[in-house]
Amino acid sequence: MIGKGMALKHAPLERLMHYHHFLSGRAKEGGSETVTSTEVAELVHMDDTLVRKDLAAIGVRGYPRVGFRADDILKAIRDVLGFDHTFRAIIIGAGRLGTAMAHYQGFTPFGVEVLGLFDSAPQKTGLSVGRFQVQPMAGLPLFVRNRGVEIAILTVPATAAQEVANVAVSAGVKAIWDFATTSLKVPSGVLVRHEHISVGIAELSYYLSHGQEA
Amino acid sequence: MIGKGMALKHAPLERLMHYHHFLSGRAKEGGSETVTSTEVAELVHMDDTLVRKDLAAIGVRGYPRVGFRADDILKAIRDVLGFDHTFRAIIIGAGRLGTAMAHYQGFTPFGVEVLGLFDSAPQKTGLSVGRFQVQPMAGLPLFVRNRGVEIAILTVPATAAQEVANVAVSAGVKAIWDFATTSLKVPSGVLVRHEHISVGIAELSYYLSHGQEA
DNA sequence: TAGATTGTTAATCGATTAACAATC
DNA sequence: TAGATTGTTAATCGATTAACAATC
Repeated sequence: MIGKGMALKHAPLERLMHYHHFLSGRAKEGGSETVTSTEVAELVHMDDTLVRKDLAAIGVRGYPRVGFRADDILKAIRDVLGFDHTFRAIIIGAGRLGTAMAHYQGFTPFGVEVLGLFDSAPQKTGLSVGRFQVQPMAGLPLFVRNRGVEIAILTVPATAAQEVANVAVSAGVKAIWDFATTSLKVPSGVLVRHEHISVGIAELSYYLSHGQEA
Repeated sequence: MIGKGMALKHAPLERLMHYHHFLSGRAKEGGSETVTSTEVAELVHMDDTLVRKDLAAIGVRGYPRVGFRADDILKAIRDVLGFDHTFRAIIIGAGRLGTAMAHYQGFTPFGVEVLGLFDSAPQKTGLSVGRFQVQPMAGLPLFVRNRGVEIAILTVPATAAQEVANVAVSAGVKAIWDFATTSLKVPSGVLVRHEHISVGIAELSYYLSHGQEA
């Protein structure tokens, strides 16, 4: 059972997302309303006991001889991960990646709502990017406070990342999603999630160097 | 010691990248030529024994009372991960994300060289994107074979991902770096690395829902 | 009921940490 | 030499898997 302060680690969290992805796909296709742990396990290439453990951990109960209701699983995952809350976000950095993010439609199903796009370059202020107009950094603190922004998505160059993060944090942002290749220093209580593209490169490169015979 | 078929798991690989990142940063700043395992450990918030284990595993030897030569570590990591080979890649999907990728400068230090950009939309053929001209999918198989392309970077919509992956694989690509939210089916022997943005969202959302008191 | 599947306890496995001898 | 740091063996910890009783 998940208590308030309970810490779901990265790996189980990733598994839950995996279950969620497959089950919501299945639901769309009008599959059966119940699944067994074995079915889920096969879907995601895992042991069925681990599936049951994960589901037990988030409070889903199954029915012997029947399995689990797919809806129960989806609901429990959405509850635990907070997808039915709405969290407000801003994107900082209106470069190519920031622009791609500003157009991305995939946040809303997970309850993340992007409210604004900021950039430090004066010549970008006012430009239209998707449904946003680029705002200057000077307006950020007020915007964050007034709109209750909790997440800053950083798509700035590595050299600017720390400075921008500082501004965002002192404005009251609670989590930073960093796409730059740096390590940010933030006060405790602020989450930094690093999207380290270089780890992806490393994995590909390592596999191509050694892994192919495996 | 790392043998030919040795399988470095995801976690150690991520740690090696972490060491690499810090040590190459340190080198640029003209820091000391040696580091102790304790220093590295502090840098990346880990136990010093684990650092020594990781380094031993990739064949780096240290000097009692002195530490490790930073260069030795960097070289060993680059060797093991294959950064000094050159792997040829193409980007498939010239949308906003593909465009951002096409402009990205960060691949070369890790030995990944992007050679071309492809898109299935006829009206995009010939467009200039950074140093590339968008090529039609029809030309992909020949291009992959002639240029020895090993990596396909997929920045296409989820609905197109499987089909595009099939084309790339049958053309001879050995690894797929997938930025779409799907699960690809590929023949064994082909690596798929998924860059699942939704796991990032999940982590942020989970933390904002529960984690803050921790 | 018999049988399939859950839920849970016990066993295993692997990864991390602690302890300490070897080394320079 | 004394002392700092490596390298490695042993202990611990946590996560995964196996076994099986409980349930419908």
